[in-house]
Amino acid sequence: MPELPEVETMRRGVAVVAGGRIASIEAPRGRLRPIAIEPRLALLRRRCLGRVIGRAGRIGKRVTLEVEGAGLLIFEPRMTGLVLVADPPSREHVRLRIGLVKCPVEELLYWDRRGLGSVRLLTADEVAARFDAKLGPDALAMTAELWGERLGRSRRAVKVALLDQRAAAGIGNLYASEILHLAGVDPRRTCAGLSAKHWRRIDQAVRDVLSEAIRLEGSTLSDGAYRSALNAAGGYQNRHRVYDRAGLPCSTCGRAVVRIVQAQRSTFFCPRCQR
DNA sequence: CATATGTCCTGAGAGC
DNA sequence: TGCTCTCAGGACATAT
Repeated sequence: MPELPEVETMRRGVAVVAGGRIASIEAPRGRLRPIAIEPRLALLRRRCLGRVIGRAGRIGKRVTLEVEGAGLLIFEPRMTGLVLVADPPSREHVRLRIGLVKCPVEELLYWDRRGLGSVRLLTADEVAARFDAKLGPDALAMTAELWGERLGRSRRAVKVALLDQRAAAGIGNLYASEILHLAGVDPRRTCAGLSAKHWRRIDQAVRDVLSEAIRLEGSTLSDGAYRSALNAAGGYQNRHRVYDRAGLPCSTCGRAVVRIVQAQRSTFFCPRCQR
């Protein structure tokens, strides 16, 4: 489940392709349902072949690569997607191969086990229409005041609201639980019931949790789905305070971590430390 | 407008 | 052992 830290780690790893030239694009076909690729392969090739790759960026939970003169190539991993410049975890789940020349790596791969992700080449106008207008500020660029402005009147549970990419971009199910534990806020509380002091704690926890997770190159869960662009496991899973730890002792107080379901997603929290 | 729910997909793991 | 079933959750479409 690549969230901001995992996507940022992939972005950093894939940045080595900057300056390289696109020599080929292939979408291997097999027994799996094809992922969304836009525009269709023939047109994607026509626009990209021979083009030089520019800087690697990130829009929320998406990795972006400038393709000079063509637009922005956007990798959206959703649940199990990976942007790789190394051998993939399996051959059959490679969804797109981009051959490169004049580049430290020969190939850039998009790998996706479940195939819910996508690869799109968009113009600047399309990017503005699809993302700039619809996503909130990057989670790392938020402030306590912005949290209050954007969510302070919402009647949703704060954990559910943190997942709303229109409020702030980059937080997913795993880090929402981690952030609220560090902030000491009960995930079931409604946003409208939180004070400025709560938003300050949440705001600080967002930066603390996400920056530490980036430093440790993300979380690789027991399914092993997430890997960095170099196909390395992350390290933050060893630091999880509550996520996937139901029944285990809270690292702060020792009481058992509880799992509940909110908006059809798992939430983990400590009933003693989070109020 | 805000909020809630259903859908897509594959593979791991549980239960029998 | 091998089958069936449930579950994981990102973003988006549709419903309330």
